[in-house]
Amino acid sequence: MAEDNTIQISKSKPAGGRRGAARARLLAAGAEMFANRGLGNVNTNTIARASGVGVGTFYSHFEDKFALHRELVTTGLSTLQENLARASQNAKDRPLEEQVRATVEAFVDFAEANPALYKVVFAAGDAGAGSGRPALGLSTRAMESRLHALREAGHLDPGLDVSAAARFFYAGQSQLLLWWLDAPGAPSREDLIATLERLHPALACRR
Amino acid sequence: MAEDNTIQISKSKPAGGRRGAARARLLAAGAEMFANRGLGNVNTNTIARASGVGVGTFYSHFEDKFALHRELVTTGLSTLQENLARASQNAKDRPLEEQVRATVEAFVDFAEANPALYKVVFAAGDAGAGSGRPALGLSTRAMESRLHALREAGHLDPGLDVSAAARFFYAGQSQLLLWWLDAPGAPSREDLIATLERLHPALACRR
Amino acid sequence: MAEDNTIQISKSKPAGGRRGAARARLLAAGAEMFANRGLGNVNTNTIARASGVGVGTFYSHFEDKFALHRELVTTGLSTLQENLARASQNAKDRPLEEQVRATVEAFVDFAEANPALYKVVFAAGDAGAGSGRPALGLSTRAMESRLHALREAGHLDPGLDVSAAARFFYAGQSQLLLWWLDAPGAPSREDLIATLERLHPALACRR
Amino acid sequence: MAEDNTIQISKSKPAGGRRGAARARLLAAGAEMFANRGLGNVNTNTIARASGVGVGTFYSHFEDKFALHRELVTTGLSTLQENLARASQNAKDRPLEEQVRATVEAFVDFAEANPALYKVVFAAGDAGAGSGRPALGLSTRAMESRLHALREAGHLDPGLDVSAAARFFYAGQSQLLLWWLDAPGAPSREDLIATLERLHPALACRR
DNA sequence: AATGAATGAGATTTCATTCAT
DNA sequence: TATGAATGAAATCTCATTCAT
Repeated sequence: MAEDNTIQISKSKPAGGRRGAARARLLAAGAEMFANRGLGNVNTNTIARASGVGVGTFYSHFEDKFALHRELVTTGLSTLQENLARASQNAKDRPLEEQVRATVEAFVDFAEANPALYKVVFAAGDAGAGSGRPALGLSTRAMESRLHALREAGHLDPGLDVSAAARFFYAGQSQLLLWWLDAPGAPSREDLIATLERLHPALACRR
Repeated sequence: MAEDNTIQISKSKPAGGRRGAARARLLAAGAEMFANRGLGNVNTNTIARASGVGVGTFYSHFEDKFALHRELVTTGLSTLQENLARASQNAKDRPLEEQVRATVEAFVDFAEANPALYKVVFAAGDAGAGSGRPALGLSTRAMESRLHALREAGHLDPGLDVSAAARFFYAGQSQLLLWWLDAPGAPSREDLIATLERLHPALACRR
Repeated sequence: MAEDNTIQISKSKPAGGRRGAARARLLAAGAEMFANRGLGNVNTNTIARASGVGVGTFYSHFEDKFALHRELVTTGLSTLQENLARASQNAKDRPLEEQVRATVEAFVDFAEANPALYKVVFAAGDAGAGSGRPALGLSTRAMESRLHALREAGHLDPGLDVSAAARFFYAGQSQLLLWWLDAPGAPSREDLIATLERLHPALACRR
Repeated sequence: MAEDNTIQISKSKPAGGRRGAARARLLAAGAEMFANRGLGNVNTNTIARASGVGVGTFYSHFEDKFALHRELVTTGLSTLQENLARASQNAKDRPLEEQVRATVEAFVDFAEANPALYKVVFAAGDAGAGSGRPALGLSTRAMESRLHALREAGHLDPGLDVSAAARFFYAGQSQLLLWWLDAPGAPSREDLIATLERLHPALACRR
């Protein structure tokens, strides 16, 4: 079901010799450290040391730690977005339940395939509401249009605000997985997916 | 509907003379600044100045900025928790739909009554997944037991994992409100509440 | 042998009502804290609290912590000086050995009678060589003149520099006692006195 | 008589390129300032500026000013200890008087060769009697065993406590030199040495 | 007179960033 | 190009001292 989920953190520069390797190591170390300690508790020198390169090398690859962080988030987000789109596309002729399940599974796959990157992407970070840096997030576009289509077809409860429902679901899903990744006695993957599927707005019962 | 929602940030020490006033000003300024800029982009000097007190005064009230932040989160969380409990209690003899609506309304009321404090409480902060500070959060206890009760009564879809569903809903609801508080063209309060109500796990349709 | 050795830290103001009591408490607490932590690791607020008075009260009695410290050192030193003079005077008609023993005993008595004050007086403190505050110390005047008298009488080794010998003895004696006050398995008081007596310059053998 | 007395403050890291140089400058400036003003009246910024390096550089070499101070004391003490041991060794076949003179000379040589370091080592510092930092000091081990040997041979006054006598002498000697280094009209080096020699416990007359 | 909250100057310490090697 | 020592701006924090109550 889950296709190949190995995530290449950076797709842009497909690794030259040493230079590419250093960059990859920086991204990997950064993901690990941001995931464990949070953006504010990690510093460039530490990332460099953990990557086995000099501080100067860090700066030859990234403008600062925020650039590295942004790269991780952007890459993670677009990979995830693509995975969701692909899953959706593959299931587009199957019944609604299965379409929903396919995207939920793609989401869970992504989180399991690279937990560190997942945490970096979804730990809301220090970007307080208006910290300048615009909080990147999963686009709700695709889901909104799906819900709109259902509404047109009369299959969606008219009391639902499409935009709010989409945001609600993505937020709930991503935070739930954040908990799940670290929770020891958490539900099984199967139960988790079943729960998310049932709570998906597209399957909310009409009233 | 919404009872008195004025939130006293600190209930513990109900403001003695000057000392209590200074503390209250620090908490208020802290809430405002953390909400707007995030924990990592605020410093003690700035909070002190914004509160109209000296730096030293800051430190005579709080160990450091994290202590002030923690106090805000703790207070906010427990106030919210109480409000939810009260709403639940008041509605306990009405139909399920109305019970759900009551708690959702209490939640929204809280967010509207003091948006800054709300943002501080629910902006995930810099506490990377495992940064020591254990990502305080709303207790899902109450909601889980409500769902359990419904399950016993055969009114809950058996495919739902109670614990996951509760977390999912609280996460979705709190993040959605975070967006809603700042979004210009967002749905009306009524639509927002209607949507959250319909997506509440207790009302998920049985299948 | 040892007469009454209770030391009144401050002789100047013989305690009025509350005011005198507060002053006495400040001096006592200061002695204790300076002795245990050193001048640089004690602050006025702490002394005040330990004395059971307000910070403001501290400043109504002493200009700053150095003034309190100075008062302790001055008082301790002059009390000691007097004790030595009295012991010397009382023994002035006895043989040299007994005269020496009498002053050594007076010295040890002083240290034992109020160890905290003793430590404050003789812990060289933070007054690095040229820290402004002139390192107060025991006057060697009396001892120097005694040694001079011995020399005149031909009873002192001519190779001894009187001034250096006096300083040497007082330094050795005071530091040795500092160690002795805290050393668990240290020599008995008797052995200590016997040793100091034998090492006194006045009894150095002529060569 | 005095061999080469140039003291390298730090023997451990014999100065790599820039890094070693900065470290050496910090140690030298630190010694000078601690000697003149005392540990409590010197701050890291000042040491850095006096060394011609940035504040940050200070902290990249030493944890704090106490670490720099500790390094000075430790190095000074062990250098002195070695000098004393060497002097003792070289004189071991000569008469007792000459052995004593040799170690006294080594001690004085050390003080004269680097007065600043000497003052740092022997200025009792701010370490109040029990301030945690265990007041490093010259080991009396060597001297105690020499005195023990003399006692076995019946050449030492049995009334002397060996341990007390050793401490007494080192304390007296070191404090006397502290005074001598700065005293303008002090005795000549020769007289000083002669005096210390005569007051050495090993030469105390038997009674 | 006594109190202790408030103050802010100054010391400590961190860390992003530069730049000589 | 890679390195890591050096840097200093900026943040944290302490504590002697003041002053309204």
